[in-house]
Amino acid sequence: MMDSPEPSKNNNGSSSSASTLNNNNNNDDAPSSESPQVQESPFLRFVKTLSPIPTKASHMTQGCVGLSSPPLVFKSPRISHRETQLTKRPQGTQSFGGVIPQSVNEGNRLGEAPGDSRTSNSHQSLPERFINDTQQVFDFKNDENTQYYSSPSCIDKYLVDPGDIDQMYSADQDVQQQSTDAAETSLSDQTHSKNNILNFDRKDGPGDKVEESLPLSEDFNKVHLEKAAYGEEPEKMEGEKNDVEWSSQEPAKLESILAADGFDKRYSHGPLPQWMPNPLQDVKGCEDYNEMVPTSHVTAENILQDGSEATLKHHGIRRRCLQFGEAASNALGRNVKLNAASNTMITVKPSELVTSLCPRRGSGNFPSTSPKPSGIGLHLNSIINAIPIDQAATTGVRLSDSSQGMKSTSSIRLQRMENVKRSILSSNVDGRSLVDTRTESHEIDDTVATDTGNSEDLNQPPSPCKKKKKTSVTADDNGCKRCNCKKSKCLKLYCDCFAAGTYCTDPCACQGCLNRPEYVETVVETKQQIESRNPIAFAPKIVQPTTDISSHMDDENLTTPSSARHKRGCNCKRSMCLKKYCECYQANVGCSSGCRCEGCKNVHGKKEDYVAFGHTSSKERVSSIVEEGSDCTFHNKLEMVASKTVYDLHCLSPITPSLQCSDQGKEDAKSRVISGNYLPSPESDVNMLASCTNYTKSSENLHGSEALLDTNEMLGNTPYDSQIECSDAALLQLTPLPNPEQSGTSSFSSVPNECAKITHSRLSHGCIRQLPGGSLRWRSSPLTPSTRVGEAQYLQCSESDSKLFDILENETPDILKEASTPMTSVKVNSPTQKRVSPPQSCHIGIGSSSSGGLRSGRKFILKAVPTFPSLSPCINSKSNGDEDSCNSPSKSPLKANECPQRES
DNA sequence: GAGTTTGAAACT
DNA sequence: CAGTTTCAAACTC
Repeated sequence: MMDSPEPSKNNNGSSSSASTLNNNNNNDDAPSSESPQVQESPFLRFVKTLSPIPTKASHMTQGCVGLSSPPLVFKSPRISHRETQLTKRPQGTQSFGGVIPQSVNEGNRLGEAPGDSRTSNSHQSLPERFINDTQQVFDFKNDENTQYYSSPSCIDKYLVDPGDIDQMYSADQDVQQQSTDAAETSLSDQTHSKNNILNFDRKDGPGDKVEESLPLSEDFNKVHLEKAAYGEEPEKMEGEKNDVEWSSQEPAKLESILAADGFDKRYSHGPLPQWMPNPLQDVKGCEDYNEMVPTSHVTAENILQDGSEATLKHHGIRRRCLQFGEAASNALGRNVKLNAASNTMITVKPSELVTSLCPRRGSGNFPSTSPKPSGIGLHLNSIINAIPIDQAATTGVRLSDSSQGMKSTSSIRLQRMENVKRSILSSNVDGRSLVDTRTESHEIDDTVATDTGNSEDLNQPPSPCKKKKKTSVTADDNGCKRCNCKKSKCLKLYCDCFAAGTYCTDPCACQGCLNRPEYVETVVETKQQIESRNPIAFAPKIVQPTTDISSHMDDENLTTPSSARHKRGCNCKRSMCLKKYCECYQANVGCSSGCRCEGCKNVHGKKEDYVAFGHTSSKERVSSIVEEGSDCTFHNKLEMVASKTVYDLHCLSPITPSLQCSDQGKEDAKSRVISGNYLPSPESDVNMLASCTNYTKSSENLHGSEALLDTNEMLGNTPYDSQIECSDAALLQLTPLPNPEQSGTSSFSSVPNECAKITHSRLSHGCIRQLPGGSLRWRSSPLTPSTRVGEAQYLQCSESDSKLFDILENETPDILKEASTPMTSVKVNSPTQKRVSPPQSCHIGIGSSSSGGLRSGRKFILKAVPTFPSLSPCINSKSNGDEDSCNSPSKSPLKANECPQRES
């Protein structure tokens, strides 16, 4: 309910944003000089928006405004990494004024979009979005921002997506520019897609796919969401354009969803919705966004308009939602709302989006974005379904192909999309939804019917799984899985469907299945029981600590699960992680230190390599990314930023590293992780909140102790961003900061100041970054919000690079992720951790949290440099270069420590 | 399709 | 926390 109004607001905001957009457009045009980097335009827009927007952004905005000039600041709110991403680039560009070449994207966008207004709007919307988001974030920070962040999946997705999306957009734009036709088509596609989507939603709403799976715990919510998602999906199904668009859209959708979810759930207030709209407007830049948003809105609207349809749409999603418990929970609240009111536009949940996306992908036609497992937070199930790397690549191709005009672009987009999706979807998407959609079409109907009433109502409780015994294979052609449970009644994690938070569908060959909408209560209870035992049980198993996707999207794109990791890690002894027995392998992710596998030969990445290699690679990536600039996904950016920051820090001062060092209790990390995971997990939003609160607590603890991030899992598994955010939010809340918001604002406010202190900020950033884990902690711990901000500041201040700035925004999450990933060893972090008042707020600024922490009076633990010195390969991975130049041994040591630790 | 292998989940 | 059992998927034939 809350959301529904908000969305409208958002829409309204969009209008306002439109004005901003105009400005942005202008800005964009100017900066557009650098077509290659689309970002600038957005950035400029963003900046412009900021300046004007301030009013909007309550706390944050102000800070932002102040920052506006220092665009990045807002990033601090990471919240919207996506936003930030979108905004970031623009901001970065703006902040730097014409400096940033990122404008390329802008230029592309601006110039490209025949409907410049639209595109520009969309872009502009980004800034606005950003502002809004930031505002929202800040607003909610106190309460829900944390949550917002908390929802790891959402966050991650959001974060990831944005970057990717941005990139994609940029790429798309570029392509478009290259070929006006393509651009036109794209635009038209977008518009069409939007329209189509809307139409589809209305039309297809239920689509065949819908049925597939219902969210377990969140059944209702999920259902609703799913419905919405399905509505979208069908669209794709309907037309190739749609497909293409989808590819583009999906990311946007995902983002929107994520945003919606995160925002909705957390905020439910409306900021998100705004976001959504903005993105929609921005569509061009992010076609997906536009589409996504519109779609989401549409779906909601449609729903509103057509209750039945809406329901149907909602149904569509059902299957996914593992985490989605979160989504589900969120959805539940929201969905319920929808059901009740059917009003909430918001209802579209990220999970849904994801699901929808996935399904699309999964659905043959929508290869566009195959949800690759890589996605953070994905359940293995989803992952499994997720397209194999190879497939992913192919999918990208398909998409490109399918997307006629967009071809090359589309392919790129797709890839990026996929990457994003991975990250995003990972949590939510189940391959299933995609896969099953077709087969499940009929199921969908059933579910839809049920959904309409209520998820539960589903009058047609699908007969307990139709035993379509599809051989052993769990996955359908589409890649959707079906379970074949015989004894578990599909109420245990043995059941992929259940584990994924989805209902069993017809394709399932399960026996005595109780994982049906009919048995919602049972399902929910069971879920709760399981969660009581293991809160993370339904959390995505795969997390992307750092998805480099963006930067090297083309290269690795989906294929390389590089960053993604399995939370728990595998325990393979005979399969050598070369068979699907291995969850890591199954998810197309490399093994990490968290794995206890023996003789790991995981083609996606050996555990051993992971530790040593990953970091280095990340550095390299960073460098490359930096060079690449616009394209860098924010993960990459983050990495880069982190690496750079680290380097800078090292160079500038080894200071921060100590921060990282703070070994927050693993517990903290866990809690965080959990929060992230959990939050995302299927459980209700409440849970999310609770988790957030818990996290906050943990964060508090962290403050005290600066709990260390859990090394492996935290890093790899948990969606750092979300975690971090959560923690941050928590921190904010927990922290002395008068108000989280304040903290946020303060952070921002501080940010500007910090900007002045650029060097400091850098240092701090560097410190933060240095600590891959530490950085995370930073954020997670006290700094989180501020860190982001700080990062943004840093960027701004550093001016060094708008890119950096963007990256930073992106980074924060990435950093966190990275840090987290490697972090396992992080704990190791220098024993010499000392509590140090956070470096200047500025530094901390990086970690707004720090600033916040400072404000809060928190103490940051500084690790003794000595500890860092160890340059285990791990070290290299992340901080190498920086360290090298600078002494940042601290980092390296951490890494070194990290690496070993985990495995042990 | 049946049977075996495998590793996660669940249980003790 | 470790060990064992249960379970279902993955795999082989």
